[in-house]
Amino acid sequence: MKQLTDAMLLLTNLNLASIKLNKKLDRSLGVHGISFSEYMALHFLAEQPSHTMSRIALAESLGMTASGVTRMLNPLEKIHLIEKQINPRDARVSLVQLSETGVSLYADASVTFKHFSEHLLSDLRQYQMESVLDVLKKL
Amino acid sequence: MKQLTDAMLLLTNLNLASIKLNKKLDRSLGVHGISFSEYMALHFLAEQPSHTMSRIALAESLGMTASGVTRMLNPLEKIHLIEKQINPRDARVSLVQLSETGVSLYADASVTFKHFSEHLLSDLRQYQMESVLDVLKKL
DNA sequence: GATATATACTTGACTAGTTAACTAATATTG
DNA sequence: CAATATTAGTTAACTAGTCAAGTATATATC
Repeated sequence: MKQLTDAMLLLTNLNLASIKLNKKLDRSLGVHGISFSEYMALHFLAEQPSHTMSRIALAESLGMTASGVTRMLNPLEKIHLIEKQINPRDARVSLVQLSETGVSLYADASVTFKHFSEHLLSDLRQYQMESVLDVLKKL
Repeated sequence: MKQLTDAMLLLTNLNLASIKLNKKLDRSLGVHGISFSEYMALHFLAEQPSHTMSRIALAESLGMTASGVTRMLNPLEKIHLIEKQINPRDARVSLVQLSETGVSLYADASVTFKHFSEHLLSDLRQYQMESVLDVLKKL
């Protein structure tokens, strides 16, 4: 099995690309004091009308375990990007809410992320974009 | 910045896809006793005519640091999938060679990986495959 | 309504990686 | 050819996550 099939090649290249991308994004977002995965957490919170999610829902969105989310959020709470809220309907859930500081840092970081991604993918055709998004959904 | 541009969306989706893919591949290759990143290391070694690389070259191929490679290879050496070779031309380099056991385990794991990837990407058009590979190279 | 089961976390122990500091060997340069 | 700089690799200390076990609350069942 010296040469990989196209499908195998796609997955190995995707893996390598993602490793490198993550490092670049961590460096790029570093000026805002957050990592890329922290940015993603802020993003999913910002998407909600209430800027609020349960930890379980956030874990699901991020593709991580509840445990990982607990550990990731602790420092974000310490620097006041998020706040803990109780759920009056269910005392088990600990709601996470983006703070005002969090909203504003997310906006700033998003500008950086926008420039980064547009610079990286500047010469991409619309149909390529669609192909890729399509394929990524299968994984 | 509530909605992301296409380029931002592509990168965030790529990140999430890669997280999930890695977990699935780790589970899938687990029956051979290796993780996906260990599989990738075996793959780059198997690609060489001599089945041999320096640790630095392997690190570069894997998108990891030399330190990460040192740590990854220790257990692989303990279970005799790889062997240390000296480089007579340069005593600094510690060559890594796929053992016979390593070659055979790599072949077995490749069958699993092939089935996995073809199952996942079965209904993919050739042009989509090409688009994706093209985009991944930019990252 | 008591009991059993399921859900939403949190924590301890672990794994896979990183960075920074170090050693040893090679290559360059005055 | 001695001094300096570069390269290959390892290691200690750290970070970001995992899994398994535990706690507290909520839901379902008898």
